Formats: sequence, C-alpha cells, structure tokens
Amino acid sequence: MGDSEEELEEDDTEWRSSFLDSAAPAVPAAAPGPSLCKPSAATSAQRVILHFDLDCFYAQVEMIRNPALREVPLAGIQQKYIIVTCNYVARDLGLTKLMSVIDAKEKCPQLVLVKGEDLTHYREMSYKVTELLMSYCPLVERLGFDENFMDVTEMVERRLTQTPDLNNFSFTGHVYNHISANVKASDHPRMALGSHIAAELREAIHNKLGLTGCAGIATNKLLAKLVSGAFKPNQQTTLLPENLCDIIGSLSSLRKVPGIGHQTAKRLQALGLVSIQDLQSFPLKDLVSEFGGPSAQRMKNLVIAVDDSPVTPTGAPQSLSDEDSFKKMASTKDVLQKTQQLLSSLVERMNKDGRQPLTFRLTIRRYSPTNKWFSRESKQCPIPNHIGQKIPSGSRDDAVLQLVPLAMKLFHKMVDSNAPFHLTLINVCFSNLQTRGAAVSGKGSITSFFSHGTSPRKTQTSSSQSQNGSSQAADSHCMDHQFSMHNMVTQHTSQMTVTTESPSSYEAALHGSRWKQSSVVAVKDTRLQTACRAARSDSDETSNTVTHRLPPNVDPEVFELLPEEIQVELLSPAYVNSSPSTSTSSSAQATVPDVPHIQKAPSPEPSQPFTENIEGAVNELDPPCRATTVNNQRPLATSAFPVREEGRLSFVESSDCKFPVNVDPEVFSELPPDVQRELMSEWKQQKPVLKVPSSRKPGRKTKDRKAAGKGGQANSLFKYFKPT
DNA sequence: CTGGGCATCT
DNA sequence: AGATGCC
Repeated sequence: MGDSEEELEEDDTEWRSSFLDSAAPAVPAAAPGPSLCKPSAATSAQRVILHFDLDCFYAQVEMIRNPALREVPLAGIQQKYIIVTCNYVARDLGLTKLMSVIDAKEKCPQLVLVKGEDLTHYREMSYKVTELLMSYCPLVERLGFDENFMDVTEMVERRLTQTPDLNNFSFTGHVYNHISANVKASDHPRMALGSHIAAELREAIHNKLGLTGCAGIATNKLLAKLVSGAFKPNQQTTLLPENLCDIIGSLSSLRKVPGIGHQTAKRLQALGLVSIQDLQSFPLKDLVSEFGGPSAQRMKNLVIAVDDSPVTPTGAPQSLSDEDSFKKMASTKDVLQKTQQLLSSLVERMNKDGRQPLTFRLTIRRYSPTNKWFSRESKQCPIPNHIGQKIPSGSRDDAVLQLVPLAMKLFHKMVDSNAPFHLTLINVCFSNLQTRGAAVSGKGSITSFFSHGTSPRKTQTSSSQSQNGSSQAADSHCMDHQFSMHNMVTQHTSQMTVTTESPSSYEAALHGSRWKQSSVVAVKDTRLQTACRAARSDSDETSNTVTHRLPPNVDPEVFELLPEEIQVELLSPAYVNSSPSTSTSSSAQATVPDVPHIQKAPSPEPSQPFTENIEGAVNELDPPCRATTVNNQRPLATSAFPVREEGRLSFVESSDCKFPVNVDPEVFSELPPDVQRELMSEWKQQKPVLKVPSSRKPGRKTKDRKAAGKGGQANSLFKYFKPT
C-alpha cells in the first residue's frame, strides 16, 4: 500500500518537473529571458530520450580491423587531405577533427594515417550498432554513422511498474550539474531508469561490437544530444529537467545549437544575434519576417530547449550514393571513367541492399575561385526498368554498362563539353528505392536472412517474465535480436566485402581494361580523345553507321562519347539482342577483378568475429524482449525494414504469407488474430502490382514514415490498411 | 589542402 | 533541383 502511494507521488513529482519540457510548440508567452524556466501547460507525459555518440568512430573501427593500431600511439583517419577523426591520444596532442594533414603532421610527425575514403567498413559497423539498439526498442533514429537517438519512454514505463524499490537505487553515470551520488533517483525515477538503460546499451555495444561511446539521457532529442557530450569519452550524462536552463545557457553561440548551421547562423548574425540569449529575447515577429513562420518558431523553441520532434525510426536508407572529390577534372573522358568507377561500386552496394532503384541522379561540383565549396548541381532521371532490374538480379556489369550512358546524358545536360570546364566532385546516387518481390532467391528475400540469422539462441528470451497481460502496445515495440534488421546488414557480414579500394580494381576501371575483349586491347587514349572531340563537334548529327544497331535505351549521342571498348561491348550480340549471351558474360567475368572469386586477399575481416560475438553473446542484462506473444504473430518481423509505401499494392513475401507493403507491421500485429486472418485472405486475392506508385503527391512520404513509427493508434489503421 | 554520405524542406 | 544541415 505504502509503496503504491509513494509511486504515485513520484509520478506527480516527475509530471510537475516535466512541464518545462512539454511546452507547446507555439510558445504561448513568448516573453523573453526569465520565462524560460517557468512551467507552461503540460499536454503530454514526458519522454525519455537517449542519444548515443560513439567515440572517434572511424578510428575505433580501424583499430578493430587492425589491432596493431592500438599499440600505435596515434591513428588518424585520412580522407584526401583531411584528418576526419583521430583517436584520443592524438587529440590530447592537439589534433582536432577536420584538420588538414599538413597541420596534423606538423603537430605530431609520428602520426599514423589510415585512409578512410572508403566508408564500407564504417557503414557496416554503423548499422550493426543501430541494429543492436533496435533489438531492444525499435524507436531508433540514426544521425550520421556514429550517432543514434532512441525513445525509451515505454521501456522506462514498463520498468517503472516492475521496480518496486525505487528508493534504493541511484543514477548510473554522471548527472549534469550534480554530484551523481547526491541525486536521489526516487526524485526522478524515469530519468534514473533511463540512465540504467543507457548504461546497459552502452555495455551491450561494447561487449558485442567492441565499441565505446557516450550517451545522453534527457527529455527530448535536443537536450539528449547536447548533454551526451558533457563527459567524453566513454561516459554518459543525464540531464534533469531542473537543469535545462543550465545546459542551454552553457552554449557559447547559436551555432552550437543542433539545427542552426553555418548559413542560418550567418543570417542570424546579420540580425545581430550571436548568443543564445540574443535569440531568446529577439521578437518572434522579426524572426518570422526573416525566416518564415515554421523555421522561426522552430529556432525560437530550440533556444528555450523545447524540441517536440519525435524519434523517427530511420529504417533502411532512402538513397545510396557514392562520390569522389578531386582537384581537377576537365575532360569528358575522365568524367566517364570516374562515373563508371563510382557506378561500379554503387551498383554493387545496391545489389547487396536488394532493392531496385527507380531514379538515378548525377551531381557535380564546379570549381570557382570564389565560392569554392558550394554550388553543387544535379540532374536526375528515371531508370528504365529493364536496366534497374539488373541491379537486384545481380547482373552488375550489365547494369553499369547501361547506366554509364545514362549518367553521361545527365552530365551533358549540365556541362557544355565544348567549352572548358573544371569539376571538383562527382556524385552518383540511386533513390526512389523499391522493395521488390521476394520471389527472387537471394538477398532481397527472407530466405537468405534466415539461413544466416537462425540460431538456437532465441529460446532464451521467451522463458523470461512475460506475464504482462495488459499492454500489448508497449510490448509490441519489443523485438528479438534475430528479427531486428534488414537483411542488408546481415548480408554484409556473410559475404566478402568488395570495395573499390582494391588497387587492381581501381586501375582496371581507370583504364577500362575490365570491359575490353582481347581484340580491342590496343586501343589508345589518343584515339579515344579524338573520338570524343569528333563526337562533340557533330553531336547533332548522330547518323552513324553503327547507331542503328545500338541496344534500346542507349543514346546514340552518348554512345559516341564512350570509350571504344565500351562501344564494342555495347554492340556485341549480348546487348543488341535483349538476352545476355554466355560469351559476353563470361568474358566480362573473367576480366572483372572484383567478382567474389577473384577478389584480392582480404585483410582480417571484422564482420566475422562480430557475428560470432553477437550469436554467442551472453546477455547479462535484462532480456531485450519481455513478451514474445506479439512477436510471434508478426509476419513482417522477419523483414526488418518494414516498407510502407503508398499507392498501389506491392507485395512482400514473408515466411509464410504475402501482404501489401504499405501495411505497417506494427499496426498489423496489434490487431486481433481473426482480423489479421481476414485481411490476409483479402490481400491474397489481389494480384501483385509492381507499378510505380503514381497517384500520390510528393511530400506525403515523409509524413507517412513518421506516422508509421508511432503506429498503433486506431485512426492509423485506415491509413495503412485500406489499399483503396 | 573542406570528406563522404545521408536527410529534410521548399 | 537546389539549399541546408548533420555527422
């Protein structure tokens, strides 16, 4: 009895203290200054938000890949002429992020540098971290490769009901502006539980992935992020609502506020606003006239530490891109070769992802003496289906071969190659990624995921305390490790990683040797350039003798600009006729260095030991999932990135059923079983339509994604379940 | 001598 | 398509 009374009191206390954070976005009394710390109307319960920030992430990954680097006092990660990050030993000697290599070596001549331009390993490890966090709670939002937000409100509430002894425990880690030991956890039970969860998750990341990092615990994303860096490295800090003013006031300038970047800070400075207080006391009206309503209000809120933006589950990336920068690129031939190289790598990544891109985009950066690091331009176009299909199907070389002309076409829309030009960057990007039917055996399907992911470990979780008869909604957010992530991540661990960093691959691509057959080996660059010039001069007259033999969708104009080897290839029967012949594919395979069986001897592969760690890990923490009944009836739980596309029905194959991809699996799982069955049988009678969703307005998509993350409300059922 | 890659908003 | 922001 006494216990429950006390718990109620704690609840009230925390509710009162949460008033600060739950101010309506509209900032009713925009009174400046002191009003900051006055409570305003509370509309919703306070959240518990975690922010994880891995320590010098790239450096940690490299030290894991090559443990010898641990002995070395310093390790920097170099991209082009920049040290993008370095370990803490190096930082103690004065190195900072984004320092030039020249400056860095001047400060410490013994600095060991590791090339970090290929992000493959960082990307893989980054997704493993997100995956691990998601296995505890699906509300995880990525920010870059090394940061994750997590909304653990429901996990905290669940623990709150199961933690009888709130008096006898304390905070884990630091408490901002307090001596941690002096803070009574019973005054802030939710924050205290949040600090415990953060500690457990950091420990899990360390045990299973070998990475250390910081965490911040607070009531919104802004504060969690700000506070996570209070103690570095490998520590965590909780921000109590009562210290909200302290941390926001500690920021040295507006630029430090996440969400206020270079440009915005400049414009603010033009208004005479530099400090947090400047903006707090600046009239909202004047701000609106400068930035518009939404932006102005958002900034006003940020500087009083109000941030009601939800933790939006990130899921699979919406675009994949690959880019390279350089001092100067001034010839069409170089552009073509670089584009081909980038595409080769990008297509392979796309293939591992398993989805099919519907849109291609080419981005360039032109050199200009003044505004050097701006002025990116891009053009995009749809990818013809017959080309796009080759990417998930594994015909990588075919795909690249046909995408290169597409890219060159876009290039010529931006650059007049008759006039001199000077590029400093090329980026190729796939977007509008479509999940394809899983019938294709391979990466896109569930089968490969299972063959890799199934392990006896799962039985552990179901034995734990799951008598929680009441809240299905809370438990439905709980997932098992095994079903947590898109197979892309797992795929990366089970296949040898092939990247463009292989010198042989790079050279081959550069010289076009991978494309050539023996008969064209003798082609010289001079001939090629002549051909390019010729093509430029009469680009309007493309009535060449060979163009009528071109494969469909190859622009004759672009064809002229291709290296002769590629022209020959395109004219081979394999491409002129629709079906690839064995001769072409075999000749391509024999000369392509980065097919799996020809690849270079790899350096010790990190993914293997990690996988073992995950599978064999002993979880000393709370079981990640306390209830399994809901999970068992979740059809899409096996396909970890739920696809919620709008428009026509497309279907995803699950282990034992098909259903529309625009169905939110979380919502679906919460329906009564008989309703599930009814819907299933209804869907089964419809035919899969693989059309592009057309009849929707752009801009709806992001909203859908956000709504989907919080799915589970009755009114969202209609939205997701009615195909209309 | 300012990287590479993602997202959102307009 | 571009601008901006985050790491």
